[in-house]
Amino acid sequence: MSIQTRRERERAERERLIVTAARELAEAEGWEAVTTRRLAAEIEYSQPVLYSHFKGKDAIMAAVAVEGFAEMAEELRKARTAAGGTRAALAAVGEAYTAFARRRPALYDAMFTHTVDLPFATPEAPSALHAAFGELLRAVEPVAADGEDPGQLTETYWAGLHGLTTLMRSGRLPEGAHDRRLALLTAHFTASD
Amino acid sequence: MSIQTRRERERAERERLIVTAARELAEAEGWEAVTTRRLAAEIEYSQPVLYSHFKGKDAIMAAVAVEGFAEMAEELRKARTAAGGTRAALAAVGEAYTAFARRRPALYDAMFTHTVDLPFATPEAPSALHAAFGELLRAVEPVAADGEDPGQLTETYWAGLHGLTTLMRSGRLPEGAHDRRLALLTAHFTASD
DNA sequence: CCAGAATCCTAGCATCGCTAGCGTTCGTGT
DNA sequence: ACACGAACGCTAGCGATGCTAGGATTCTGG
Repeated sequence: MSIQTRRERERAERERLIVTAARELAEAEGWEAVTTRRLAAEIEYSQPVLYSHFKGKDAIMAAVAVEGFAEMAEELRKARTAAGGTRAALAAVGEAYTAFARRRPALYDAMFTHTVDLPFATPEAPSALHAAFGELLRAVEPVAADGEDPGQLTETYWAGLHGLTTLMRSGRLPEGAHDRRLALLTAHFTASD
Repeated sequence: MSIQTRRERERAERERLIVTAARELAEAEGWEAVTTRRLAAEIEYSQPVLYSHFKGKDAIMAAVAVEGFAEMAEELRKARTAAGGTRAALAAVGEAYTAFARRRPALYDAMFTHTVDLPFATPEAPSALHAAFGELLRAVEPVAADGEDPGQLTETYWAGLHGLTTLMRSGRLPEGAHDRRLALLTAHFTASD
């Protein structure tokens, strides 16, 4: 039994090694540099080993994405609880969201643009994902007007944040005015009440 | 001289053939089906011909994207001018934008997610691109509050629309409540003043 | 100590975007 | 009218991708 557990532990460690290496490589050189050959070399195993842990490259990206959701949830929570007042909290969360996306672009891509292997708007979604959305929800909820569904309002605000980050990252929006645009978005979600 | 012009005309026709074939293939089977081999077979020429017209696959996608901008601008214009009142106009434009994205997903991807070959927020950007943004601008401008930069406000509203479409398209947002979310977004941009 | 199972690697497949180099066809000048 | 030169478009191939089949090697259990 002990041997069995040791093997399982080693397997789990190697799986973490894969995910960590994939993430570090992606953050250092972008996801286009994360090839199965390169990743295999990085963990000092051969390519097929990757496929004994994950169904394919997408599944590896999904694992990295889950890590990202957990970290984002944590950062959003800190920003929200550190702020006084509901408007300040929403602004702080929006700021934290876009800051996360700009600081960890590869992680953000894995979470929100690339992979689709993960279930999202269902109970089967990873708990880290629910946690991240929950932080947004808690910041948006207090500013929802009567008759507005807080969940839908959160989704809409989230879409605004997501649009700002992706359009800016792809060069569609100039970087300079980002803070102004973010302030406009937040203002228009707190103005109604 | 006549011979020269005939050749140029034929070249231009073949270039349009390439762009049209690429677009149709993408709209029918998605951009992942648009390989250079497949596209070459479709236009009944060999692969290298593509590279005598375009620098690479990205440039072909960029050409398709420009077509898309022109059509989107037209649809936004129709929606805006057909609506009475400023709030109705903004709602109509938002509706038209997301409807376009849902009806022509491959085109939308070429315009807003895939290619980066095109200049965007500069005067060098294709005129069709300015036209499309201009339609959004004309719809947003009237609802801008004092002290709000209309251009930045338009960019922010645009980001909201873009976020809604991409998150929905990738399965991150449930399709069902799309209309509600769109209504929320528009409402929060018309509520002020 | 040996049979059987688990594990991991070498080698390869099909496909991708893209390019070098060669024939062939066409327009031009004598 | 004819040979020459220059475009033109094709065949063939390169390097790299994600992924997999098959065998060699190691380890486990009787």
